[in-house]
Amino acid sequence: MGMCYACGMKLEETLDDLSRRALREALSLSEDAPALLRPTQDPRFGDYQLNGAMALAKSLKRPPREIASALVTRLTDDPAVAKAEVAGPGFVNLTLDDAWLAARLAEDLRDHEADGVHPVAAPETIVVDFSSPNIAKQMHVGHLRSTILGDSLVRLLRQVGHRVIGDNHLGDWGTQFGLLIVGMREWGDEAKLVSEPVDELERVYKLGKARAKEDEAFAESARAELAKLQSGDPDNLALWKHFVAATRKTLDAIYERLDVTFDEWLGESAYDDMLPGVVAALREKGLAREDDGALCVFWGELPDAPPKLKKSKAPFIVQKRDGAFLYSTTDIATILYRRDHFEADRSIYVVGAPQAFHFQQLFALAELMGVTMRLEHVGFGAILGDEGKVLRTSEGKAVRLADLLDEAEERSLKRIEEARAEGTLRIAEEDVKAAARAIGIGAVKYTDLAQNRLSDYRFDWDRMISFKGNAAPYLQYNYARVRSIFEKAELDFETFEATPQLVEPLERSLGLRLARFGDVVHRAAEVAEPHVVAEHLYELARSFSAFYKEHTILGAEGETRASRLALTALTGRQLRRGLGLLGVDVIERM
RNA sequence: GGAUGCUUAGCUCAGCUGGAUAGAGCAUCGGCCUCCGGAGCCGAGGGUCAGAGGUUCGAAUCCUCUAGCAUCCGCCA
Repeated sequence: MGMCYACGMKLEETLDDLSRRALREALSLSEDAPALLRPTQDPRFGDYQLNGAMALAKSLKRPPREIASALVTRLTDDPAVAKAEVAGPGFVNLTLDDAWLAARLAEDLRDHEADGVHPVAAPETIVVDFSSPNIAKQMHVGHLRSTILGDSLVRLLRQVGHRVIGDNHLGDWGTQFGLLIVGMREWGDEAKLVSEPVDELERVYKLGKARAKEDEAFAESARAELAKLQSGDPDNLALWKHFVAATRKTLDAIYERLDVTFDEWLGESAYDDMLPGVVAALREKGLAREDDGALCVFWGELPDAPPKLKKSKAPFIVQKRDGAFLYSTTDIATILYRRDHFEADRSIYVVGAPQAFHFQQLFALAELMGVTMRLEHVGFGAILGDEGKVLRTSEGKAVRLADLLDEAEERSLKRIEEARAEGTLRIAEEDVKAAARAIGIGAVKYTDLAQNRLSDYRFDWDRMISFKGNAAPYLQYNYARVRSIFEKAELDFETFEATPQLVEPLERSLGLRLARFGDVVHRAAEVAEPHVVAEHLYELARSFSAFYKEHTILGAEGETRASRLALTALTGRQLRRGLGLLGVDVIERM
């Protein structure tokens, strides 16, 4: 409970095992009881605390401090523990042994594959469904979070040892294509479709959508063209391919700028031939029935449906009156495909929080169909502008992602030029452009990923570009500083190895922070929250800065110098790896 | 009417699934450049954790109610 067993959180796992064993022996229990190991919030309470004694006091009918003190006597013998003491109402405060901690850091430093992030005991096959833009629509800020979050989750899950399939579930098969086919005939500009494909498709789509609202004949012909497309009409199919290919070029450009890649591009169209089977199965199993011509799932009529859904009167529609399928149908087919084709253990959907209800219904239906794969909706909040409303341009339109990235790079370039003029940055002329990109794009990504994903957040250029506090440039700066130290020492940063000595308090607190890196990455992957990593990296950078300020590294001699260089190297490597897990690039010199 | 999420310092946000005196950044105020990168470091002030009940050794965290904000709910994705 709370504690994560056998999931790769090595440090906490080791200490937790130790504590449980001690608890069991101390109290002669027949089975393990949770030790409730937690990192302390205040260094005065040691490094970790055990809260289990208080929890057990009632059931064992013994005073908590007595249990705690029995626990303490068993723990003090362990080489990992320097000090264990009872505190307050029954806390056990643990202080780790310096040499033991240092040995772990030396080990992490030797681990050039993962910098101390251990693989999970039981790797899973996990599909991460993210980004998923619509064909014929410009990517806007709304797609930013799904794209960045999803990419980071892929990196995190892969880092901890899972087999991960990043899948871009394109919206390439919906109702919009009927409108587009009819619309292009009516208003299409073939030349523009070549030069500015997405703009042109978007323009035509908007016209078509408006027309369909008031012109029933037009709407009808759009539906007819969609039906033709979906039943394999060669002309419409050719048009569709044209639209998709044109859009794909624009998308690729954005993904390249963001350094986001996918293993699969299985859009909605990929599941088209499965849809009749899905619907037939739902009908056969008695999960869906016809209503007003459409095929619907009525939760209230299904005995095994979740109680919460039963209360909602709205049905889950899987086939429209005109026979066309919907995204709900496709989503079911997708689940079955991921189960059967990828043999996935988990499927993660990185989609905005407003769609939570859809996924609740989808997952419930999958379960009723006998799907046991773990299905998760990783939702997220909106990006807000100054007014606290969803971010828009001054004309009230959605901000195009490409424009946003342009502005990020422009602002970071401007800031870099200022700093170079002041002489505070050491970026060579030829590296300025690349640095502006790493800092600008990195700032956008980091700002997003450093937020708790579920809440809305306020987009603020100044905060992002000010380079103060918990922001990407601060971390990139600290990495560059580490590199600069090694350059000055004429030592190889990549291969440096030594065992640190945790003598000074600032050395020790930095060392403890470094030792927790692996645990943090695992926790972030497990709960699908990259901000856990971001938070930790920020604390790491602060801890390093404080250490750096107080103690000379290159000015020290002998083992002290080697020790401090070891702490410095591991800091740099974890900053680089941690930022990498967020999709943020480091800069070797800035 | 039903559902989901949110409400923590002046502002922007954390708070590791129930632990000790609720933490950062920005802003404000005060220190620190003979020294490896000052985009830095150290410190101070600032809180009825929306409100009210409840659960228990212990609640920002869990349960109930209330208020406010956001989003969703039959043929869009």
